This record gives sequence, C-alpha cells and structure tokens, in this order.
Amino acid sequence: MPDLLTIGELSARSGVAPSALRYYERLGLIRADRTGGNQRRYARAELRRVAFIRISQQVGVSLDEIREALDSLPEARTPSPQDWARLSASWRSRLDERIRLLSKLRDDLDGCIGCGCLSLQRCTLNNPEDTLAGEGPGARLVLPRPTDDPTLAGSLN
Amino acid sequence: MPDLLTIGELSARSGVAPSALRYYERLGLIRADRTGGNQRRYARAELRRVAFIRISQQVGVSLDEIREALDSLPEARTPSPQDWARLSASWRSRLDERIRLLSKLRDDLDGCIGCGCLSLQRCTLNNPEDTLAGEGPGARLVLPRPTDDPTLAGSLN
DNA sequence: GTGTGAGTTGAAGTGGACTTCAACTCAAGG
DNA sequence: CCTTGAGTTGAAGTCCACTTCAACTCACAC
Repeated sequence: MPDLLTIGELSARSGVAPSALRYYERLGLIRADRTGGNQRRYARAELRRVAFIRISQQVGVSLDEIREALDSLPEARTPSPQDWARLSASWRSRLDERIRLLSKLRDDLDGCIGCGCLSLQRCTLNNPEDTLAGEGPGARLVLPRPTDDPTLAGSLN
Repeated sequence: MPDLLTIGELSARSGVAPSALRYYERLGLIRADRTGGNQRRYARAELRRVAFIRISQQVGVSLDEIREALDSLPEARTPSPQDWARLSASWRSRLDERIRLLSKLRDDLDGCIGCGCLSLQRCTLNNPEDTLAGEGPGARLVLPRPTDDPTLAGSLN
C-alpha cells in the first residue's frame, strides 16, 4: 500500500527538477515522509499535486495562489477526483480571460497592421479594464502598471 | 517641428513609469535628446516605440528580442507605418501559438474536469513538443524544463 | 566493506523587468 | 532670488521561481 517514491522518481515522473520539488515543499505545496536516513519519500498522491501545480502554472497562477488552492483540499482523506475537478474548474475563468485578451490583441494587431498605426495604443493599451496585469506572477503577462492617465489618451502624433 | 516630450509627459502618455523609460533607454530600446541641463527630451516618434514595446510584451516577447526587432528599423528616417506593420506582423505567429496552447490546455482541462483524473499529465504535460517553454522570458509561461522522460509517462496511480 | 549514484542541507546565485534611494541639479512661476 | 516640482545619476533592492554549490550522508549492488 505505501509504495513510496524517491525524489528522483517523482522528478522523473512529473518532469519537475528535484530542486523544484524541494522548493515546492518549502512553500508547502507538497509534502513528503522521511526515511530513517532523512530521505524524502513521496506518496503517489503527490504526483497528482505536482501535476496540478504545473497545470496551474500554465494557466498563469502564482505558486502562492496554487498553495492557497491546495490548502482547500481535505486534509483527512486523499483528495477525490471531484476535489481535483473542483480545483481545476476554478482556474477556468482565468484561462478564458487570458485567451480572450490575447485574442483581442491579435485582432487589434490584425486591424492595425494594415495601416501600421499602432493605434493599439488606443484600442488596447488605453483600456485599463482590459489588461493582463494582476494575473499572478508565475506567468503574468508583463504589464506591471498600466497606471494610465485617461486624460492623456489617444494621441500618438 | 521638434515639439519634444519630457520624461514625465512620455510616461503619462504611454502609461510607462519614468524609471521604466530610463531602463528602456539603458537597454537601447528608446532614445532621447538632452537639454542643456541634461534632461531627456523625447521626439514624438518615441511614443510609437514605447507603444510597440508594450504590445510586444503582451505578446510574450522579451525586452532583448524587442530590442533586436527595433534595431531592424531604419536609422536614417522616421519609421514609416509599413515599418511598424512589418514588426507587428512578425509577432503574429507567436501570438497564434500562445493562443493555441492555452486553448488546448482549456480543452484538455474541460475534458478532464469531468473525471478529475488530471490526466492532463498524459494529454498535455507529457507532450514536450507542445509546451510554452522557450517563448522568450518576458511573459514566458513558466514551465522551465519539461525535461520529461517519456519512458515514465502516463502513470499517475 | 566499499564504491557509487542518489539524497540532504542552508546559503547564495540567476534572470528578467523593473523600482527605490540618496543626493543632487533644472526649469519655471511669483 | 527663491521655492517647488520635475529630472538626473549609479548603486542597490525587489519579486518570482528556481538552480547551484559545497560539504556531507544514505542506500544498495558487488
């Protein structure tokens, strides 16, 4: 029943470097038992946690937020498929939003490429509601501060 | 004809912090003339460069690559609309790729949410061709090393 | 028992994109 | 002239997600 994984095995199976796994553990995202000789041994359930972490990062969620999400899993029992489904679903709207913003950028770019006007300044950048900022930094799309002053908008010339 | 902008004005119009503008200048992304008193004065054309920089960042391009792209602009004359169109168009396939990958992740997530299997491990993560890695670090979607060992794939249980 | 590859730690380093700071100087209105 | 807000510099700091390092210790096949 135990059938525990070493850090090397978990690394190979998850595609995550051992150093990253130790880092995740320090942040409280995963946990490991220890052998008498102080080596980590991972339950197979940890594999699923690591998978969730990597998926979440692709969605653009920071490790900090991933930790919060993982903290919402039941401690008493091994998380059920439904537990994982709930967590995964909770990222869905973020993913949608990211896709929506990138698609909008693409369309704007298409619209502007003909004229080379870069009026994206007007269409996209001066659209503070609409930026990717504040996405959680893991994959945050840069734009750290569209602290725009709307009174100055729209004049590129 | 000159009609130059101070750093504060360029910052307000572009929504980019003065410190970031100085940083861009150090990296050679923009340039400024100087007054007798050593203050920066920007030509209006720099506004377009800054717009291009921010757009490129949203696409997920690093400042380093943006610099390279900007270096390909003609030095002799003020870049024409066509020049800008060419540069913008050059990001198009990256943008498409990002959107494609995120859409795939969304679909996989949808497919897996029903069962909670997180078999994304199988569908998505174990698909080294298909990761967002190596996108240029500005907005790189994390995944720094899907150095997967394919022999170990697909076993979450 | 011994060699070897895998694992341990805390501290420090990396990279990208900036921001902050201290200590000044400039520009412009009154 | 004086004040005040805006601008200048280089150096250092920040944040995130890790990686690297040195100096050991473990686990296991032979």
